[in-house]
Amino acid sequence: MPELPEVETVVRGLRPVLTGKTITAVRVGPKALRFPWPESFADRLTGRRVQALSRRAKSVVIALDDDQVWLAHLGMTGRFVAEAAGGVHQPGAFYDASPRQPGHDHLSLDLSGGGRLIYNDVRRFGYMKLMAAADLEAAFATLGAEPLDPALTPEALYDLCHRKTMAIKPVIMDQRLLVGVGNIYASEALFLARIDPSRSAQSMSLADWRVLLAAIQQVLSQAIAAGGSTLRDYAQIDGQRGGYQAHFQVYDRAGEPCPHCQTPIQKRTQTGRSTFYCATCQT
DNA sequence: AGGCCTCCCTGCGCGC
DNA sequence: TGCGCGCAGGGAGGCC
Repeated sequence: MPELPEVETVVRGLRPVLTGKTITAVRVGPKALRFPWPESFADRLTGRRVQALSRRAKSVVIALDDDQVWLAHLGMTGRFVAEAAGGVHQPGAFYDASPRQPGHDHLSLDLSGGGRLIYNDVRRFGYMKLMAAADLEAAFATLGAEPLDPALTPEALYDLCHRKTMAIKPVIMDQRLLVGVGNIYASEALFLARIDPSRSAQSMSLADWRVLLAAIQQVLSQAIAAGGSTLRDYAQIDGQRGGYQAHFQVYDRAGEPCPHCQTPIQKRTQTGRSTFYCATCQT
């Protein structure tokens, strides 16, 4: 599920819950996530104080007080659920407000002050890593640019991509080139930029990249401001769900009229993922 | 090497 | 109603 805006929303929500807290107890469930749990995961977290939280690509990065870094990737269905002392749900932090299924809780942390943090993941495509802070750079070495980094230029993306025959949509979802853009925001950004998702990356001029990067940045920024997108069960919510799904122009809107020209939105498959677009507006 | 496909896992909605 | 199929926001590995 979570793309950059959702992970950013999670990090911002977790920050006040975790920062400065000591992890007093850790319970790890019997099932592995995408990868086996890190060696001695519970022991290595227990007693640690959380110093800071940040995001890199679609990963949550949690810095601990012993120069270890806990890295959490939420996969498709991973979610953190925070409970304040007394079991009251801590609102406002999470992109997926559908009722959590406790049978899919895989990790529970007790925090100083009486709070609790739970990791829940139905499909178990998420994963956790625990490493020395010094190894973080190497762990992220294959990741591409952060789309909201002010230092990122259209020229850099043009240079990386202007020989690629692959279609532009899978290119902007390739985390080795540009991070954080997933299936929803790729379709939305290409619609905003009026670029056909099937165009080859090598057909993109520098001017096209200027338009597309600006569109990606606009879509991601607005989605962060809305608290991300919440797709499932968002009718029965606690009022803290993400709100960007209401702004989707094309995603999951096949057959509905294009907001610009009224032509029905098309759906097609690219590299195994659904793409939504307007065949009239996007060229 | 680049690019595409399959698979990991569970749940849900749809059509028959 | 019940069942089987396809599909779901990610990404690694393998194949051509």
